[in-house]
Amino acid sequence: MNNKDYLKLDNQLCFAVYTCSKEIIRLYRPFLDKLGITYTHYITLLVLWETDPIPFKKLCNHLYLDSGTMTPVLKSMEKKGLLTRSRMENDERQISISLTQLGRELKEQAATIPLQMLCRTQLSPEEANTLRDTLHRLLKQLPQA
Amino acid sequence: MNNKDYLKLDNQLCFAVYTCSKEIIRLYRPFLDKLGITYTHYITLLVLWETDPIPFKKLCNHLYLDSGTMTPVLKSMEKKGLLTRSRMENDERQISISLTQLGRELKEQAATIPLQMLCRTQLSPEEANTLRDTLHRLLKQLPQA
DNA sequence: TGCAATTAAATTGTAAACGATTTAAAGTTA
DNA sequence: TAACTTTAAATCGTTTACAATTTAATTGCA
Repeated sequence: MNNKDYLKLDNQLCFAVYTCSKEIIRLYRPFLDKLGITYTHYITLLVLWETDPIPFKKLCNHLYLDSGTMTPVLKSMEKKGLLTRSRMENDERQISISLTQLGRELKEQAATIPLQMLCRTQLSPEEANTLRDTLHRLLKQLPQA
Repeated sequence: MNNKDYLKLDNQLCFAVYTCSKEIIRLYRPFLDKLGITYTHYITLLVLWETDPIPFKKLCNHLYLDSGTMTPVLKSMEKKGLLTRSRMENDERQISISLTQLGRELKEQAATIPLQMLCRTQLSPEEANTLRDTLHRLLKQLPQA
């Protein structure tokens, strides 16, 4: 690559990732609107559908989001009746997040979303898996600090 | 893939893209802090360093950002003295964006960022290019609506 | 035990990000 | 030419996102 091309927008890996992220999340909207939730709510529920209850900090780590982001998100989800937040008995600093019945029931309605979204990416399941694995590998090898 | 695995967080392509995007942008911070700009300012400058002046709408299209996002971004960059915004003579609805001398000069200071960032991804140039091209292809084939 | 250090979540301030609406200019047509 | 439509950017409201700080609980240790 020519030296002067390094600053071209279309050569930036980050911009490609960043734009794909936003555009894919935009495609979730019609599906998530039906459930009355946002993408952030959705990924929060994905974690909780796997692990319920879960400590606040663990949830944040899974989602790569910090307390400044998650505290208001979880409060709004609590307000919607999707989950409850409670202090842990053995350590009053920690918060435990649990799904409500409503939060658990949403899982059924969400069950068809992943395949419909895969369809919208126009990728074969194999291509999607390969790309996802590449990104996971990249994520792992990024410097933490 | 087992049917019940579709809703697992780690199987979601979107979440992998979304998380990579945020983590890579976080790695830009030390570099951009030195220039006193944000990542959004940076990609705006990347476009302007290639095309100057440029119509507002064209800039938005390049960046996949809408007027609601870009109007305040460009106003803040104007305030910093990086660019100027002016109505077009032949069509008073349109805004033309031009770099200032300061905005042009930043390009030199930014010249080393892309290679330093590539280094931080721990990817070979070939791997990075392949991944970027895959994402561009995906972006192109996503439904517009 | 008592106090410093650490840890966890909340809070604060700033900057995106985007859908929906508004305002104003330009184009279209009856 | 006047009314309607379209287009462009700005504005508004809501939700993320994160760095930095604060508050409160716990842990370590002198």
